[in-house]
Amino acid sequence: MSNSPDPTRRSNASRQAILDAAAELIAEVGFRRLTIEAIAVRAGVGKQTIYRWWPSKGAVVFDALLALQHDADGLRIPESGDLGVDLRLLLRETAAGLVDPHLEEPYRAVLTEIQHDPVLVEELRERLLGPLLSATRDWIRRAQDRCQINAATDPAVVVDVLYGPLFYRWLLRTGPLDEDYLQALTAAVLPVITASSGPNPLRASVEGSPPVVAGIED
Amino acid sequence: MSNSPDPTRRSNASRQAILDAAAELIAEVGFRRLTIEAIAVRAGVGKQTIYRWWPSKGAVVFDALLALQHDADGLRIPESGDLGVDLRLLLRETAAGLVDPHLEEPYRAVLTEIQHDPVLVEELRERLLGPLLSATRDWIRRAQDRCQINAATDPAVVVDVLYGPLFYRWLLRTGPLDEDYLQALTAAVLPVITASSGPNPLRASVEGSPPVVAGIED
DNA sequence: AGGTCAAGACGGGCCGTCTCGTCTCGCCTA
DNA sequence: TAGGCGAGACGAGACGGCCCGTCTTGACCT
Repeated sequence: MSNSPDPTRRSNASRQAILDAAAELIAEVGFRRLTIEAIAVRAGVGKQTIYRWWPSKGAVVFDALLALQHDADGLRIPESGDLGVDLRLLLRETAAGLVDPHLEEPYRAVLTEIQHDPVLVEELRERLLGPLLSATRDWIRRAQDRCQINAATDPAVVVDVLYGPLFYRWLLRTGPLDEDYLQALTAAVLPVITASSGPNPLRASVEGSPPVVAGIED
Repeated sequence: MSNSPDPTRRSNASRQAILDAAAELIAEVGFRRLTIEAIAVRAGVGKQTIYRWWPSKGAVVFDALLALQHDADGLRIPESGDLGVDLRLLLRETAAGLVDPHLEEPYRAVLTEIQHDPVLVEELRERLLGPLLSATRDWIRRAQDRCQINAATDPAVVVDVLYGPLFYRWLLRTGPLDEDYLQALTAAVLPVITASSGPNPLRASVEGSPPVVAGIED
Protein backbone atom coordinates (compact mmCIF):
# COMPACT_ATOMS: atom_id res chain seq x y z
CA MET A 1 0.00 0.00 0.00
CA SER A 2 3.00 2.29 0.36
CA ASN A 3 2.58 4.06 -2.90
CA SER A 4 5.36 6.58 -2.61
CA PRO A 5 8.94 5.56 -1.92
CA ASP A 6 11.05 6.99 0.88
CA PRO A 7 13.38 9.70 -0.49
CA THR A 8 15.72 9.50 2.49
CA ARG A 9 16.70 5.98 1.56
CA ARG A 10 17.34 6.81 -2.06
CA SER A 11 20.69 5.81 -3.52
CA ASN A 12 22.38 8.93 -4.77
CA ALA A 13 24.92 6.90 -6.69
CA SER A 14 22.18 5.20 -8.69
CA ARG A 15 20.44 8.49 -9.30
CA GLN A 16 23.59 10.07 -10.70
CA ALA A 17 24.42 6.99 -12.78
CA ILE A 18 20.96 7.11 -14.34
CA LEU A 19 21.20 10.80 -15.23
CA ASP A 20 24.69 10.31 -16.67
CA ALA A 21 23.59 7.31 -18.72
CA ALA A 22 20.55 9.18 -20.00
CA ALA A 23 22.69 12.15 -21.05
CA GLU A 24 25.17 9.89 -22.83
CA LEU A 25 22.57 7.82 -24.60
CA ILE A 26 20.43 10.71 -25.82
CA ALA A 27 23.55 12.18 -27.39
CA GLU A 28 24.32 8.87 -29.06
CA VAL A 29 20.97 7.73 -30.42
CA GLY A 30 18.60 10.66 -29.94
CA PHE A 31 15.42 10.78 -27.91
CA ARG A 32 13.29 8.63 -30.19
CA ARG A 33 15.49 5.58 -29.87
CA LEU A 34 16.32 6.17 -26.24
CA THR A 35 14.84 3.40 -24.08
CA ILE A 36 14.45 2.97 -20.36
CA GLU A 37 16.02 -0.45 -20.64
CA ALA A 38 19.14 0.92 -22.29
CA ILE A 39 19.47 3.58 -19.59
CA ALA A 40 19.16 0.92 -16.89
CA VAL A 41 21.79 -1.32 -18.48
CA ARG A 42 24.21 1.55 -19.12
CA ALA A 43 23.78 2.81 -15.58
CA GLY A 44 24.12 -0.66 -14.08
CA VAL A 45 20.75 -0.25 -12.45
CA GLY A 46 17.51 -2.18 -12.26
CA LYS A 47 14.65 -0.89 -14.38
CA GLN A 48 12.49 -0.71 -11.29
CA THR A 49 14.83 1.87 -9.79
CA ILE A 50 14.07 4.18 -12.70
CA TYR A 51 10.33 3.54 -12.64
CA ARG A 52 10.35 4.06 -8.88
CA TRP A 53 11.65 7.63 -9.06
CA TRP A 54 10.57 8.96 -12.44
CA PRO A 55 7.11 8.88 -14.04
CA SER A 56 8.28 8.87 -17.66
CA LYS A 57 11.21 8.80 -20.01
CA GLY A 58 10.74 12.51 -20.58
CA ALA A 59 11.06 13.21 -16.87
CA VAL A 60 14.38 11.38 -16.72
CA VAL A 61 15.70 13.39 -19.65
CA PHE A 62 14.43 16.59 -18.05
CA ASP A 63 16.37 15.88 -14.87
CA ALA A 64 19.42 14.95 -16.94
CA LEU A 65 19.09 18.28 -18.75
CA LEU A 66 18.87 20.21 -15.49
CA ALA A 67 21.99 18.47 -14.22
CA LEU A 68 23.85 19.22 -17.45
CA GLN A 69 23.05 22.90 -17.57
CA HIS A 70 23.62 23.28 -13.86
CA ASP A 71 27.11 21.98 -14.44
CA ALA A 72 27.59 24.49 -17.21
CA ASP A 73 26.39 27.72 -15.66
CA GLY A 74 23.54 29.16 -13.71
CA LEU A 75 21.43 31.66 -15.54
CA ARG A 76 22.99 35.02 -15.16
CA ILE A 77 21.46 37.92 -17.01
CA PRO A 78 23.92 40.62 -18.01
CA GLU A 79 23.16 44.10 -16.84
CA SER A 80 25.54 46.78 -17.99
CA GLY A 81 22.85 49.39 -18.22
CA ASP A 82 23.21 49.70 -21.98
CA LEU A 83 20.06 48.03 -23.26
CA GLY A 84 21.47 47.24 -26.69
CA VAL A 85 24.51 45.52 -25.24
CA ASP A 86 22.57 43.68 -22.60
CA LEU A 87 19.96 42.49 -25.07
CA ARG A 88 22.55 41.19 -27.48
CA LEU A 89 24.29 39.32 -24.67
CA LEU A 90 21.04 37.87 -23.41
CA LEU A 91 20.02 36.58 -26.82
CA ARG A 92 23.50 35.27 -27.53
CA GLU A 93 23.61 33.38 -24.25
CA THR A 94 20.17 31.92 -24.79
CA ALA A 95 21.01 30.88 -28.33
CA ALA A 96 24.27 29.35 -27.14
CA GLY A 97 22.31 27.00 -24.89
CA LEU A 98 19.99 25.98 -27.71
CA VAL A 99 22.79 24.98 -30.05
CA ASP A 100 25.16 23.51 -27.46
CA PRO A 101 26.01 19.96 -28.58
CA HIS A 102 25.30 18.57 -25.12
CA LEU A 103 22.12 20.52 -24.49
CA GLU A 104 20.30 20.79 -27.82
CA GLU A 105 18.95 17.25 -27.97
CA PRO A 106 17.66 17.21 -24.37
CA TYR A 107 16.09 20.63 -24.89
CA ARG A 108 14.27 19.48 -28.00
CA ALA A 109 13.22 16.29 -26.26
CA VAL A 110 11.73 18.13 -23.28
CA LEU A 111 9.92 20.72 -25.39
CA THR A 112 8.65 17.85 -27.50
CA GLU A 113 7.35 15.90 -24.55
CA ILE A 114 5.44 18.76 -22.94
CA GLN A 115 3.22 18.86 -26.02
CA HIS A 116 1.66 15.58 -24.87
CA ASP A 117 2.50 15.27 -21.18
CA PRO A 118 0.73 17.61 -18.72
CA VAL A 119 2.79 16.36 -15.77
CA LEU A 120 6.02 17.33 -17.47
CA VAL A 121 4.55 20.73 -18.31
CA GLU A 122 4.19 21.47 -14.63
CA GLU A 123 7.67 20.15 -13.89
CA LEU A 124 9.16 22.35 -16.59
CA ARG A 125 7.18 25.35 -15.43
CA GLU A 126 8.35 25.10 -11.85
CA ARG A 127 11.95 24.06 -12.20
CA LEU A 128 13.23 25.55 -15.45
CA LEU A 129 10.94 28.09 -17.10
CA GLY A 130 9.70 29.67 -13.90
CA PRO A 131 13.04 30.85 -12.53
CA LEU A 132 14.27 31.81 -15.97
CA LEU A 133 11.23 33.82 -16.91
CA SER A 134 10.77 35.54 -13.58
CA ALA A 135 14.43 36.59 -13.67
CA THR A 136 13.90 37.90 -17.17
CA ARG A 137 10.79 39.79 -16.13
CA ASP A 138 12.71 41.38 -13.26
CA TRP A 139 15.42 42.39 -15.69
CA ILE A 140 12.76 43.94 -17.90
CA ARG A 141 11.15 45.78 -15.01
CA ARG A 142 14.47 47.31 -14.03
CA ALA A 143 14.97 48.46 -17.62
CA GLN A 144 11.49 49.92 -17.52
CA ASP A 145 12.40 51.75 -14.32
CA ARG A 146 15.33 53.23 -16.19
CA CYS A 147 12.89 54.20 -18.94
CA GLN A 148 14.71 51.97 -21.41
CA ILE A 149 11.73 49.79 -22.12
CA ASN A 150 8.22 51.03 -22.73
CA ALA A 151 6.69 50.86 -19.29
CA ALA A 152 3.21 50.42 -20.68
CA THR A 153 4.04 46.98 -22.05
CA ASP A 154 3.38 43.94 -19.90
CA PRO A 155 6.77 42.37 -19.04
CA ALA A 156 5.35 38.96 -19.93
CA VAL A 157 4.70 40.21 -23.43
CA VAL A 158 8.19 41.64 -23.66
CA VAL A 159 9.53 38.23 -22.68
CA ASP A 160 7.65 36.68 -25.59
CA VAL A 161 8.97 39.29 -27.98
CA LEU A 162 12.53 38.70 -26.79
CA TYR A 163 12.65 34.92 -26.71
CA GLY A 164 9.89 34.14 -29.21
CA PRO A 165 11.75 34.79 -32.46
CA LEU A 166 14.72 32.75 -31.28
CA PHE A 167 12.69 29.72 -30.27
CA TYR A 168 10.46 30.03 -33.33
CA ARG A 169 13.42 29.79 -35.69
CA TRP A 170 15.02 27.05 -33.64
CA LEU A 171 11.93 24.87 -33.24
CA LEU A 172 10.59 25.31 -36.77
CA ARG A 173 14.10 24.94 -38.17
CA THR A 174 13.66 27.83 -40.58
CA GLY A 175 17.23 29.03 -40.25
CA PRO A 176 20.44 28.99 -38.23
CA LEU A 177 20.97 30.86 -34.96
CA ASP A 178 24.29 32.30 -36.04
CA GLU A 179 25.91 35.58 -35.12
CA ASP A 180 24.51 37.38 -38.16
CA TYR A 181 21.01 36.43 -37.24
CA LEU A 182 21.40 37.44 -33.62
CA GLN A 183 22.74 40.77 -34.79
CA ALA A 184 19.79 41.35 -37.11
CA LEU A 185 17.32 40.18 -34.50
CA THR A 186 18.72 42.48 -31.84
CA ALA A 187 18.51 45.41 -34.22
CA ALA A 188 14.93 44.56 -35.09
CA VAL A 189 13.68 43.90 -31.56
CA LEU A 190 15.36 46.81 -29.87
CA PRO A 191 13.00 49.49 -31.19
CA VAL A 192 10.00 47.32 -30.38
CA ILE A 193 10.69 47.27 -26.73
CA THR A 194 12.42 50.59 -26.46
CA ALA A 195 10.33 53.19 -24.77
CA SER A 196 8.42 55.03 -27.42
CA SER A 197 9.17 58.64 -28.21
CA GLY A 198 8.28 61.38 -25.82
CA PRO A 199 8.29 61.31 -22.06
CA ASN A 200 7.82 57.91 -20.53
CA PRO A 201 5.12 57.48 -17.95
CA LEU A 202 6.40 56.54 -14.54
CA ARG A 203 5.93 52.96 -13.60
CA ALA A 204 3.66 54.13 -10.83
CA SER A 205 1.19 55.26 -13.42
CA VAL A 206 0.74 51.80 -14.76
CA GLU A 207 1.28 49.86 -11.59
CA GLY A 208 -1.28 47.12 -11.42
CA SER A 209 -3.14 48.40 -14.40
CA PRO A 210 -2.31 45.90 -17.12
CA PRO A 211 -4.15 42.70 -16.28
CA VAL A 212 -1.39 40.17 -16.71
CA VAL A 213 -2.43 37.40 -18.98
CA ALA A 214 -2.27 34.32 -16.85
CA GLY A 215 0.97 32.54 -17.41
CA ILE A 216 3.77 31.32 -15.30
CA GLU A 217 3.47 32.76 -11.90
CA ASP A 218 6.52 33.84 -10.06
CA MET B 1 13.95 -4.46 -57.06
CA SER B 2 11.08 -2.11 -57.77
CA ASN B 3 11.48 -0.01 -54.69
CA SER B 4 8.87 2.66 -55.30
CA PRO B 5 5.20 1.98 -55.97
CA ASP B 6 3.30 3.31 -58.96
CA PRO B 7 1.33 6.43 -58.02
CA THR B 8 -1.02 6.12 -61.01
CA ARG B 9 -2.43 2.91 -59.60
CA ARG B 10 -2.99 4.33 -56.16
CA SER B 11 -6.45 3.95 -54.64
CA ASN B 12 -7.78 7.39 -53.88
CA ALA B 13 -10.55 5.95 -51.73
CA SER B 14 -8.04 4.24 -49.47
CA ARG B 15 -5.91 7.35 -49.27
CA GLN B 16 -8.86 9.45 -48.19
CA ALA B 17 -10.07 6.83 -45.71
CA ILE B 18 -6.62 6.73 -44.11
CA LEU B 19 -6.41 10.52 -43.75
CA ASP B 20 -9.93 10.66 -42.31
CA ALA B 21 -9.21 7.87 -39.85
CA ALA B 22 -5.95 9.53 -38.78
CA ALA B 23 -7.71 12.85 -38.19
CA GLU B 24 -10.46 11.18 -36.17
CA LEU B 25 -8.12 9.08 -34.07
CA ILE B 26 -5.66 11.81 -33.23
CA ALA B 27 -8.55 13.86 -31.93
CA GLU B 28 -9.75 10.93 -29.84
CA VAL B 29 -6.55 9.59 -28.30
CA GLY B 30 -3.83 12.12 -29.14
CA PHE B 31 -0.67 11.56 -31.11
CA ARG B 32 1.18 9.52 -28.51
CA ARG B 33 -1.39 6.75 -28.43
CA LEU B 34 -2.15 6.91 -32.11
CA THR B 35 -1.02 3.70 -33.84
CA ILE B 36 -0.67 2.71 -37.46
CA GLU B 37 -2.64 -0.42 -36.72
CA ALA B 38 -5.57 1.54 -35.36
CA ILE B 39 -5.57 3.81 -38.39
CA ALA B 40 -5.57 0.79 -40.69
CA VAL B 41 -8.47 -0.86 -38.86
CA ARG B 42 -10.52 2.34 -38.67
CA ALA B 43 -9.92 3.02 -42.35
CA GLY B 44 -10.71 -0.56 -43.36
CA VAL B 45 -7.31 -0.81 -44.95
CA GLY B 46 -4.33 -3.13 -44.82
CA LYS B 47 -1.34 -1.90 -42.84
CA GLN B 48 0.85 -2.42 -45.85
CA THR B 49 -1.16 0.18 -47.77
CA ILE B 50 -0.13 2.76 -45.19
CA TYR B 51 3.51 1.70 -45.10
CA ARG B 52 3.57 1.68 -48.89
CA TRP B 53 2.71 5.37 -49.24
CA TRP B 54 3.94 7.02 -46.03
CA PRO B 55 7.35 6.73 -44.39
CA SER B 56 6.19 7.38 -40.82
CA LYS B 57 3.25 8.02 -38.55
CA GLY B 58 4.19 11.69 -38.50
CA ALA B 59 3.95 11.89 -42.28
CA VAL B 60 0.42 10.47 -42.22
CA VAL B 61 -0.64 13.02 -39.64
CA PHE B 62 1.01 15.78 -41.62
CA ASP B 63 -1.00 14.88 -44.71
CA ALA B 64 -4.14 14.64 -42.60
CA LEU B 65 -3.41 18.12 -41.24
CA LEU B 66 -2.94 19.54 -44.73
CA ALA B 67 -6.26 18.03 -45.78
CA LEU B 68 -8.00 19.45 -42.72
CA GLN B 69 -6.75 22.99 -43.11
CA HIS B 70 -7.27 22.92 -46.84
CA ASP B 71 -10.90 22.15 -46.13
CA ALA B 72 -11.04 25.06 -43.74
CA ASP B 73 -9.46 27.89 -45.66
CA GLY B 74 -6.44 28.70 -47.75
CA LEU B 75 -4.08 31.18 -46.23
CA ARG B 76 -5.19 34.62 -47.08
CA ILE B 77 -3.35 37.54 -45.63
CA PRO B 78 -5.45 40.62 -45.03
CA GLU B 79 -4.27 43.79 -46.66
CA SER B 80 -6.31 46.86 -45.92
CA GLY B 81 -3.33 49.16 -45.98
CA ASP B 82 -3.67 50.00 -42.33
CA LEU B 83 -0.73 48.17 -40.83
CA GLY B 84 -2.18 48.00 -37.33
CA VAL B 85 -5.43 46.48 -38.55
CA ASP B 86 -3.71 44.06 -40.90
CA LEU B 87 -1.25 42.96 -38.26
CA ARG B 88 -3.94 42.28 -35.71
CA LEU B 89 -5.92 40.28 -38.26
CA LEU B 90 -2.86 38.29 -39.28
CA LEU B 91 -2.00 37.39 -35.71
CA ARG B 92 -5.58 36.60 -34.86
CA GLU B 93 -5.99 34.32 -37.84
CA THR B 94 -2.72 32.53 -37.08
CA ALA B 95 -3.67 32.09 -33.44
CA ALA B 96 -7.10 30.84 -34.46
CA GLY B 97 -5.47 27.98 -36.35
CA LEU B 98 -3.28 27.05 -33.39
CA VAL B 99 -6.18 26.75 -30.99
CA ASP B 100 -8.72 25.25 -33.38
CA PRO B 101 -10.02 22.02 -31.80
CA HIS B 102 -9.50 20.07 -35.03
CA LEU B 103 -6.10 21.50 -35.88
CA GLU B 104 -4.25 21.99 -32.59
CA GLU B 105 -3.33 18.37 -31.94
CA PRO B 106 -2.10 17.69 -35.49
CA TYR B 107 -0.11 20.92 -35.41
CA ARG B 108 1.57 19.99 -32.15
CA ALA B 109 2.21 16.48 -33.44
CA VAL B 110 3.90 17.70 -36.61
CA LEU B 111 6.02 20.32 -34.88
CA THR B 112 6.94 17.64 -32.38
CA GLU B 113 7.97 15.15 -35.01
CA ILE B 114 10.20 17.50 -36.97
CA GLN B 115 12.45 17.74 -33.92
CA HIS B 116 13.57 14.19 -34.56
CA ASP B 117 12.68 13.47 -38.20
CA PRO B 118 14.72 15.22 -40.92
CA VAL B 119 12.53 13.84 -43.71
CA LEU B 120 9.45 15.42 -42.21
CA VAL B 121 11.32 18.71 -41.81
CA GLU B 122 11.77 18.92 -45.56
CA GLU B 123 8.15 17.92 -46.15
CA LEU B 124 6.95 20.63 -43.79
CA ARG B 125 9.27 23.19 -45.31
CA GLU B 126 8.06 22.60 -48.83
CA ARG B 127 4.37 22.04 -48.41
CA LEU B 128 3.30 24.12 -45.40
CA LEU B 129 5.89 26.55 -44.09
CA GLY B 130 7.31 27.52 -47.47
CA PRO B 131 4.13 28.91 -49.02
CA LEU B 132 3.05 30.49 -45.73
CA LEU B 133 6.34 32.22 -45.04
CA SER B 134 6.95 33.41 -48.57
CA ALA B 135 3.47 34.90 -48.64
CA THR B 136 4.17 36.60 -45.35
CA ARG B 137 7.49 37.92 -46.60
CA ASP B 138 5.79 39.35 -49.68
CA TRP B 139 3.24 41.01 -47.46
CA ILE B 140 6.08 42.51 -45.43
CA ARG B 141 7.89 43.74 -48.53
CA ARG B 142 4.80 45.52 -49.76
CA ALA B 143 4.46 47.19 -46.38
CA GLN B 144 8.11 48.17 -46.61
CA ASP B 145 7.47 49.66 -50.02
CA ARG B 146 4.76 51.75 -48.44
CA CYS B 147 7.29 52.77 -45.78
CA GLN B 148 5.17 51.13 -43.11
CA ILE B 149 7.90 48.73 -42.07
CA ASN B 150 11.53 49.58 -41.63
CA ALA B 151 13.01 48.73 -45.01
CA ALA B 152 16.41 47.99 -43.53
CA THR B 153 15.16 44.92 -41.70
CA ASP B 154 15.38 41.54 -43.41
CA PRO B 155 11.81 40.35 -44.05
CA ALA B 156 12.77 36.92 -42.72
CA VAL B 157 13.63 38.52 -39.40
CA VAL B 158 10.36 40.44 -39.38
CA VAL B 159 8.58 37.12 -39.90
CA ASP B 160 10.28 35.75 -36.80
CA VAL B 161 9.33 38.82 -34.78
CA LEU B 162 5.70 38.54 -35.90
CA TYR B 163 5.11 34.81 -35.51
CA GLY B 164 7.77 34.04 -32.90
CA PRO B 165 6.03 35.35 -29.76
CA LEU B 166 2.82 33.56 -30.71
CA PHE B 167 4.44 30.19 -31.28
CA TYR B 168 6.71 30.62 -28.27
CA ARG B 169 3.78 31.07 -25.93
CA TRP B 170 1.83 28.30 -27.60
CA LEU B 171 4.60 25.70 -27.66
CA LEU B 172 6.02 26.46 -24.22
CA ARG B 173 2.51 26.72 -22.84
CA THR B 174 3.30 29.83 -20.82
CA GLY B 175 -0.09 31.38 -21.36
CA PRO B 176 -3.28 31.47 -23.43
CA LEU B 177 -3.56 32.98 -26.90
CA ASP B 178 -6.66 34.96 -26.05
CA GLU B 179 -7.85 38.26 -27.39
CA ASP B 180 -6.22 40.27 -24.61
CA TYR B 181 -2.86 38.77 -25.38
CA LEU B 182 -3.15 39.34 -29.11
CA GLN B 183 -4.09 42.92 -28.39
CA ALA B 184 -1.06 43.47 -26.17
CA LEU B 185 1.25 41.70 -28.58
CA THR B 186 0.07 43.76 -31.51
CA ALA B 187 0.57 46.95 -29.54
CA ALA B 188 4.08 45.87 -28.57
CA VAL B 189 5.20 44.74 -31.99
CA LEU B 190 3.66 47.48 -34.07
CA PRO B 191 6.30 50.09 -33.24
CA VAL B 192 9.07 48.08 -34.84
CA ILE B 193 7.38 47.58 -37.77
CA THR B 194 6.30 51.04 -38.07
CA ALA B 195 9.35 52.77 -39.29
CA SER B 196 10.24 54.90 -36.38
CA SER B 197 7.89 57.52 -35.12
CA GLY B 198 9.30 60.78 -33.84
CA PRO B 199 12.65 61.27 -32.20
CA ASN B 200 13.67 58.72 -29.65
CA PRO B 201 16.35 59.89 -27.26
CA LEU B 202 17.41 56.37 -26.42
CA ARG B 203 18.08 55.29 -29.93
CA ALA B 204 21.07 57.57 -30.35
CA SER B 205 22.71 55.98 -27.36
CA VAL B 206 22.49 52.52 -28.84
CA GLU B 207 25.43 51.56 -30.95
CA GLY B 208 24.57 50.01 -34.27
CA SER B 209 20.96 50.95 -34.05
CA PRO B 210 18.87 50.46 -37.17
CA PRO B 211 18.90 53.23 -39.72
CA VAL B 212 15.67 55.04 -39.37
CA VAL B 213 13.52 55.52 -42.38
CA ALA B 214 11.18 58.43 -42.10
CA GLY B 215 7.75 56.89 -42.06
CA ILE B 216 4.13 57.68 -42.20
CA GLU B 217 2.89 57.63 -38.69
CA ASP B 218 -0.69 57.88 -37.68
C1' DA C 1 11.93 -6.12 9.81
C1' DG C 2 11.23 -2.97 6.18
C1' DG C 3 12.66 -0.67 2.26
C1' DT C 4 15.90 0.03 -1.65
C1' DC C 5 18.87 -2.21 -4.57
C1' DA C 6 20.49 -5.13 -9.22
C1' DA C 7 18.96 -8.48 -12.15
C1' DG C 8 15.89 -10.22 -15.03
C1' DA C 9 11.42 -12.99 -16.08
C1' DC C 10 6.93 -12.01 -17.82
C1' DG C 11 2.65 -10.79 -20.60
C1' DG C 12 1.18 -7.37 -23.63
C1' DG C 13 1.17 -3.86 -27.33
C1' DC C 14 2.76 -2.16 -31.38
C1' DC C 15 6.34 -2.22 -34.72
C1' DG C 16 7.58 -3.12 -39.63
C1' DT C 17 7.79 -7.06 -42.81
C1' DC C 18 5.85 -10.87 -45.03
C1' DT C 19 2.53 -13.86 -47.18
C1' DC C 20 -1.84 -14.91 -49.17
C1' DG C 21 -5.68 -14.57 -52.33
C1' DT C 22 -8.46 -10.95 -54.69
C1' DC C 23 -9.23 -7.24 -57.77
C1' DT C 24 -8.26 -3.80 -61.25
C1' DC C 25 -5.85 -2.25 -64.73
C1' DG C 26 -3.11 -1.93 -69.36
C1' DC C 27 -1.33 -4.77 -73.00
C1' DC C 28 -1.10 -8.45 -76.32
C1' DT C 29 -3.07 -11.64 -79.47
C1' DA C 30 -6.66 -14.02 -82.11
C1' DT D 1 -13.67 -6.47 -80.57
C1' DA D 2 -13.23 -9.94 -77.26
C1' DG D 3 -10.66 -12.55 -74.29
C1' DG D 4 -6.41 -13.98 -71.90
C1' DC D 5 -2.27 -12.49 -69.27
C1' DG D 6 0.91 -10.33 -66.14
C1' DA D 7 1.96 -6.57 -62.98
C1' DG D 8 0.93 -4.41 -59.13
C1' DA D 9 -2.10 -2.42 -55.53
C1' DC D 10 -5.40 -4.01 -52.41
C1' DG D 11 -7.60 -6.12 -47.58
C1' DA D 12 -6.50 -9.16 -44.14
C1' DG D 13 -3.72 -10.75 -40.88
C1' DA D 14 0.31 -13.91 -39.30
C1' DC D 15 4.93 -13.32 -37.65
C1' DG D 16 9.26 -12.27 -34.96
C1' DG D 17 11.16 -8.62 -32.45
C1' DC D 18 11.60 -4.71 -29.45
C1' DC D 19 10.32 -2.30 -25.65
C1' DC D 20 6.88 -1.38 -22.38
C1' DG D 21 5.59 -1.41 -17.33
C1' DT D 22 4.97 -4.82 -13.61
C1' DC D 23 6.43 -8.42 -10.75
C1' DT D 24 9.70 -11.68 -8.39
C1' DT D 25 13.94 -12.93 -6.18
C1' DG D 26 17.62 -12.58 -3.12
C1' DA D 27 21.37 -9.45 -1.50
C1' DC D 28 22.23 -5.43 1.11
C1' DC D 29 21.74 -1.60 4.23
C1' DT D 30 20.23 0.63 7.62
